[in-house]
Amino acid sequence: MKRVTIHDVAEAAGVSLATVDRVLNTRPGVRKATIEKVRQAVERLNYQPDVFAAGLAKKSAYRLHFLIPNGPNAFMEDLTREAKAHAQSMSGARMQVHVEPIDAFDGHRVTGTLAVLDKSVCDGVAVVAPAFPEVRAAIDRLQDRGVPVVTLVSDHPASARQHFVGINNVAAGRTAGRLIGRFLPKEPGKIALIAGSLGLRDHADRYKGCREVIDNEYPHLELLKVREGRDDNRRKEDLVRKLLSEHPDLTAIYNIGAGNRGVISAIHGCGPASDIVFVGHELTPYTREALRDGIMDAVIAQDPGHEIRSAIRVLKALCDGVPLLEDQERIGIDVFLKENLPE
Amino acid sequence: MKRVTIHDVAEAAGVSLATVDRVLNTRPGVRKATIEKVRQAVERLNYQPDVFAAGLAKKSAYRLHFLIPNGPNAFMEDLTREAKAHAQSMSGARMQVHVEPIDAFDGHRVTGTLAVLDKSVCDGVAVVAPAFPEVRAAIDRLQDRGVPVVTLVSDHPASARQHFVGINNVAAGRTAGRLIGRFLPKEPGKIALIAGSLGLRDHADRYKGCREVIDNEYPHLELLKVREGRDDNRRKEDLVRKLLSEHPDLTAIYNIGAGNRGVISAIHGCGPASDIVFVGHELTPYTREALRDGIMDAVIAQDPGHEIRSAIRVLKALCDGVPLLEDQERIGIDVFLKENLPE
DNA sequence: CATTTTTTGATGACCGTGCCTCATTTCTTG
DNA sequence: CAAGAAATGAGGCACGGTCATCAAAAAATG
Repeated sequence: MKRVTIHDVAEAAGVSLATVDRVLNTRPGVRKATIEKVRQAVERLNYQPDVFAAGLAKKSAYRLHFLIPNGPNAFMEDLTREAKAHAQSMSGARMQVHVEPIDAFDGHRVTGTLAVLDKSVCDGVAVVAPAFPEVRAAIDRLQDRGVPVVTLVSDHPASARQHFVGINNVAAGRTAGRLIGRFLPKEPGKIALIAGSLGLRDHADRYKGCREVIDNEYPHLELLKVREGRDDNRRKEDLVRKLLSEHPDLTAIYNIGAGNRGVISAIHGCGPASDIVFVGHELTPYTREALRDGIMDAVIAQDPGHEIRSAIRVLKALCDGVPLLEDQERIGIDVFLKENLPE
Repeated sequence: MKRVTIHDVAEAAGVSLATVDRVLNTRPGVRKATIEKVRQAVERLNYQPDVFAAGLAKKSAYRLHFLIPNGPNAFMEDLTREAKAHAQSMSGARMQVHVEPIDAFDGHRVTGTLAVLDKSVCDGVAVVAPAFPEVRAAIDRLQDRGVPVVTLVSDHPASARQHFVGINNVAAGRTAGRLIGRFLPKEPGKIALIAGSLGLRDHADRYKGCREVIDNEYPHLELLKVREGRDDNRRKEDLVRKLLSEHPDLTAIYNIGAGNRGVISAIHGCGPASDIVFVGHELTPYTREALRDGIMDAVIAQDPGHEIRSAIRVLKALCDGVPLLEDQERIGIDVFLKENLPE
């Protein structure tokens, strides 16, 4: 089975190589009728451009920048590690992936980082977007300068970003609500909610989803008002300690954001055989261990590796101007129990 | 930042291009000392071969064969569709993926299909391996002929296959057991188990996992003896109808294999507001709808797209003789509730 | 030291496409 | 119909490897 090349297409269409090239690369100076002839020949022969030859011929590389929060957050560390790993492995495929740590709590700093990016130094940007309005504006300006931007993990729906790589956090919250509702007995009970900050869009979304399910389908359960712990392990630990002593009849805890470590130690502290249902987010060494030990009952997660790969594919597609396969790029909401932990 | 080429390596190592080529492609006729010099230069410059140039230069394509059961099984149809889709999209990357439907219940036919494959027509095989001993033997012979084989979805651990692409079915069964145990109230209850056939390794594994969890952690629940329904929708429907009338106190159903459609219609038939917890496998239009409608409570699934892509990557790595990244190739056990359905 | 064998160097022909230039043909338009 | 514009053809170079061949140099051998 021989490979179909542009030569074959040219012959089949009865035109020259140059014309086929013009059509395939949408260069100007070809009559509509000729374009059609070539298109049909391509169709007829089922011509598939050879990615290797094409990649070799165009000297340009895709220069992608990934801006990911630093800070002591196991999930972000995973994300960073995955990004760096792919930077290595994709370098043979003409992909230059730069990973830049950002301070997610300093909007101006992030804005500054985005502001210096430019078509001359970078062909695409993926950013874990902090929820500041100035960041939105910086994304918009970057887009205006012709650099495609995708948001990663945390979205900025109102911005001009081309795409969001991440999960539907409302659905994730609903999933948490469902699990808690089903795991608890059909009796009155109190559920504690702990977030980093409801100012963060993803936390707010998860809260909303969880509330929907519990209120509508498990009305015997009471949602305590959300405590905000800034995703800091110590603060969260204190918070949970206080909650546990204030509400001896607490039946479930939903940790909406990061900082599971704090929650885990608080529960550890309160005795071994706790009946409390504890659901949180993201698979980290700590949440894995907590699942194994029975301290956590379920973890809702998103796969950082998938997200990085998806972001790279999407940015590449945006650079090439080809349409992307929406449903290959959908990131799943993973549910982990003790039993289905990977590895 | 310029690309490091073999020219640079040659210069840095103080040898000629030809020698670098000999070393990189492990061709004979190079002294050990020289090999070492080149290796170090590669290391020092962090040379990454350009996959595009390499792909273009070697005319050979990877010819892969995927043998997937036909028959009215929504999951296998998905798997086939994914394989065909990738056959299309990868053809520009010098991948020729042939998808051949097989009759999973006819061991001899499958054996015959494997027997005609050969290094001259195919560089790698992925097969959804039916559990017949003659199939195992055929896999071994194919391996002997130098064609790497991976098993897909359903494994043959005793065979010479190089790799298994699929989930750990014991863990999947444990996950099912856990979900059922947690979803049911802490009262005595009966759980019906329906399999295609316990002769199928994956079904037996799932059964084992489920039984472990229920027996050890939910001793108040009684597992009824497994009914085998050959993964046929009608038979399964009859089975479930009979079970429901024989055991009015049935509290849960675990469908270990395919044929969820039959189980669903049986439950539909028995009235709308059933309290029965129903857990099954694989995400199909039918199980999706059943989850939405509240007929199913959870679906345990594996992503056919991931599995196909993983199989392709693994076979390619085997052809190239490069080591594979074990943990990128691990297939997750997905848990779906109504709330976290994709799309 | 001469001879054979092993290693290394030099070179060139691809692989299929991108991209550019220059000449030639065809179409428009006054 | 002539002149100018638009469309097309012809061809070549580059990309970074793979693979093969032949000659030259170095090492091993007697």
